[in-house]
Amino acid sequence: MALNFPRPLLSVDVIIFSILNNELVLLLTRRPAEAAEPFPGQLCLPGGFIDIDRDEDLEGCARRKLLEKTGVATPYLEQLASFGSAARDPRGWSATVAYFALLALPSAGSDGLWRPVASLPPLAFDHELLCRRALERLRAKGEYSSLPAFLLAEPFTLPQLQQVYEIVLGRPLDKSAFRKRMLDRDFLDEVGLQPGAGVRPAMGYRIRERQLDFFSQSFRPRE
Amino acid sequence: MALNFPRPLLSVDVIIFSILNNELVLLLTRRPAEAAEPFPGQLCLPGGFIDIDRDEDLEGCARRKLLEKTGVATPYLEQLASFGSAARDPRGWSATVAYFALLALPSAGSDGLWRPVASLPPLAFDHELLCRRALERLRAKGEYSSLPAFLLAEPFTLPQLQQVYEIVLGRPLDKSAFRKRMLDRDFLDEVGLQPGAGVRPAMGYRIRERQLDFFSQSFRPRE
DNA sequence: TAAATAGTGTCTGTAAGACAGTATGTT
DNA sequence: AACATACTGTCTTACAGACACTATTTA
Repeated sequence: MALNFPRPLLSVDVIIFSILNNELVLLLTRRPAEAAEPFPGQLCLPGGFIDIDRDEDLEGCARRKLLEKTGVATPYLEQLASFGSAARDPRGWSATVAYFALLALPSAGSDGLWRPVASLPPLAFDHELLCRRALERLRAKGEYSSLPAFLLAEPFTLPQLQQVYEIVLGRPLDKSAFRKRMLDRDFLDEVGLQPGAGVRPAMGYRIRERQLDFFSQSFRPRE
Repeated sequence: MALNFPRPLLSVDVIIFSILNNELVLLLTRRPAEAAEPFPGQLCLPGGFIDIDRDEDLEGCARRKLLEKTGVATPYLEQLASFGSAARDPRGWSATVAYFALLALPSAGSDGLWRPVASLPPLAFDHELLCRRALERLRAKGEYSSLPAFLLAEPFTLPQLQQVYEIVLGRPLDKSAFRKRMLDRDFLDEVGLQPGAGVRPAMGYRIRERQLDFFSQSFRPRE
């Protein structure tokens, strides 16, 4: 089969979540202002075309864009889904592989354009859809995994972690149930009491092996 | 930004699962035999490059390939993940968007190359990896959703459904717990007793709205 | 000692697994 | 009547939610 048929455009976009001022936020950038570009000057997700010389693979490309935008090299990174159609880019048939990342903001919010997911502005291309899907996935996984822990800098305390869960899930959780759940799964390592901003110091924890943990299930597989 | 930079190849591949002779099987095809092709004559997944003139979007492309190979127009179809790297295709940087489909074999197994997932032959490209990932996803979702029901022709009985679950999950399930689980979720519609191959007829069911249902969870969201 | 936050204990409800039992068809 | 298979009931266990309680720090 000959390979000289037209090829779609292929890009990678990254939805980068973090917590800022007790809100779930994500990082946006701005499209170039030239009128020749689609959606000139509009807000969009960080991303861009695959560079077949620099990028080893899809995840490498996502990791590169993440590093360029945030300086963070090893956050939690997961492939979300791909979106491709004849219509999504005025320049022609195009597909994008969307990744989402979770990281803890160093503090001063870095220099990026962090926007609360609760009030996203209009975005270029189908990026609003990508954000929606990423948010759905994050929330879904928050229901039954330790994923939201990756939004926190280590070490963190259980009250802090619960707050992050409540921000992600959008509802209050019972303290006792939450603590039992987290500690029973045995995916956290104690690293000593944290002086704490509050009144009483709380135990600090790190994620063991920095791995994702899943909680209870359905057809409860017997040991 | 100019668009005259080299573009990766973009294809769609489909992992099509079904049940045949009480085994989980998937559909394979054969690579063209010409020596100019990569992996000539080897088994692989059905799929191919996006046709930017015929394919509206990624899912449309997957649906087209599925229809071409199986004649089935509306099975369960879900995007699995994308796989792309400089190395996976000798012809250059290439990416594929993998979908997986579940369907009931009409009966005589159609004419395709259906192979049990338990003993897959070597496949072209990274298609063995794709199959493994699809199988993982199917099994994972089988643990907490009604997904395996899409492997059965409607109407089906609960004993039949349980058997499919046991094939997918690879372990026996308790009959009483299984029935309670399925019926309590209320995603099945009774459609009358099925004469049944067995001794006693069993109630037949259809999937209500042909929708995917998820079972119990973790942070049990209160009503 | 009061206030605030960290952390625990106890009760209850839900649902799954185990498993024995009953129901209804065919031969 | 014997059988095979469909279906149900009961007991136990695990665990989440509710909520009240205790513990430990600072001011």
